[in-house]
Amino acid sequence: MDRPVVPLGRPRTERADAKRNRLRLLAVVREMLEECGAEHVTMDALAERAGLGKGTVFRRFGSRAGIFKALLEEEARRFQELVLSGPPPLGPGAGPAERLIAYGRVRIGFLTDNLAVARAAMDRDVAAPAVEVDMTRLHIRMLLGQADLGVRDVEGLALQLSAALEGPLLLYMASPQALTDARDGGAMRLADAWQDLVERLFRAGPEQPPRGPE
Amino acid sequence: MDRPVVPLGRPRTERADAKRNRLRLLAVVREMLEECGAEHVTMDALAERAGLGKGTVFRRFGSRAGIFKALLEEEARRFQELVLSGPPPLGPGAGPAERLIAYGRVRIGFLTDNLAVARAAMDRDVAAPAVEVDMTRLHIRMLLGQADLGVRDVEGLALQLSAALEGPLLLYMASPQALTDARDGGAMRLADAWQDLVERLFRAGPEQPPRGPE
DNA sequence: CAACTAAACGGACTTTACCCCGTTTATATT
DNA sequence: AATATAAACGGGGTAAAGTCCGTTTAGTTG
Repeated sequence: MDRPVVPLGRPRTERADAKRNRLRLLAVVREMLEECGAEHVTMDALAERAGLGKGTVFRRFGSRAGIFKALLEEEARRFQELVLSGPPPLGPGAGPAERLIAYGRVRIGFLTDNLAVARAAMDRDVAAPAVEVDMTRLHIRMLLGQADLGVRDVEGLALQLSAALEGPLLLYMASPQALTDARDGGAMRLADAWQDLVERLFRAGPEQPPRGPE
Repeated sequence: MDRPVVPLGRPRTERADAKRNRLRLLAVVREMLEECGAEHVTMDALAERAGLGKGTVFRRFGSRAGIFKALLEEEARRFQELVLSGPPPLGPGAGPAERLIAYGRVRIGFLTDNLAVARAAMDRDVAAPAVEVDMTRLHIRMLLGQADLGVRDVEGLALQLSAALEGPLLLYMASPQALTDARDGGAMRLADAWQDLVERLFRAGPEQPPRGPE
């Protein structure tokens, strides 16, 4: 009678065939991604090429966007490991300011490197960034806690900062030309702007930096 | 021989029937928008209810998102008039700082008021914000020019500021819960954050505020 | 007013994401 | 090993966006 206490939620163990098919689908989608672009990956073709039914594909990933989200999350797991236990300045060992700057820099690099996949992951499901923003917010909050700035509302400040990082990044992903300087065609230096923001925040000391929510 | 010098671009004059149908479609879509939500407006239903063919709908607006974009632009025209010649602090008459703050506040209000339509306008065409961002950037640049801060790179600063305004706003529209405080469920005060940013910029004086692109 | 032309129109057709549900299968239990 | 069952599977079906191209029509010119 050692039933799990929690009856809700999906089954804890993934069936062997389900796992095999999930990995197979991810592998095939990566193949197709290289051959043609993300926009030419259709679910029919994916299913056929993986030797599976369409129904299986959707049961696994819920939607077309879901597949690309899964692809992205695989990468994101690696990123998160680096953040939590990799070498400084991204990982532990550096000061909070350096780690904040490094976090933004690497996250921006990560998403711009995977621009096509990230865009496909948003398709028809613009709510996608929610979970990623939350990851960013939690990490920022942790670092702010360590920094011990004299800020009353750490939670609120973390939210502000994550919006300042993820917002322009989302805008850039949505339409890179929107953040392109008309004069020289150079893309805005998101990472530099982020670094500057963090440095000013830490320089300012215990007054009131980016205002927290009321 | 008074041919227009520019042979490119679409014909300058809209045919009478085309105009009639365009207005009719916009009216019908507004109706349907109230009855059911934006997500239940289908192009087939729209065409039928307007007594027109589907081809006509797409010829006019290019895509489903295009219709909602047109709807939004109609409102945006009114907004722009207020900006250019309305009463202060949004319109001329107030100082650059007040006008910048007012601009952000009203733009945020405008988009959150029309959240459903704005989301529909992004569907399948996340590049939508590009044109709006450009409007924001130009206006900010104009006000910065008047302010005569001691900034070397006004163009770059304007780009940074428009990203700081439009980025988080886009993020909020994409997934409001991403910018929601987990403790009290209150949405982040975008407008307050914007006001704070502008005030700090003007307080800082002629040193180096939000860094411009290299 | 008649001929002409470029634009607008209509609606069948195609494509593709996503749903449904009868069938199969992995896994736990005895 | 036999049984039970919850999960996974398959692929035909549906809905809705977007395309194509033959037909109609507004506006222009002589």
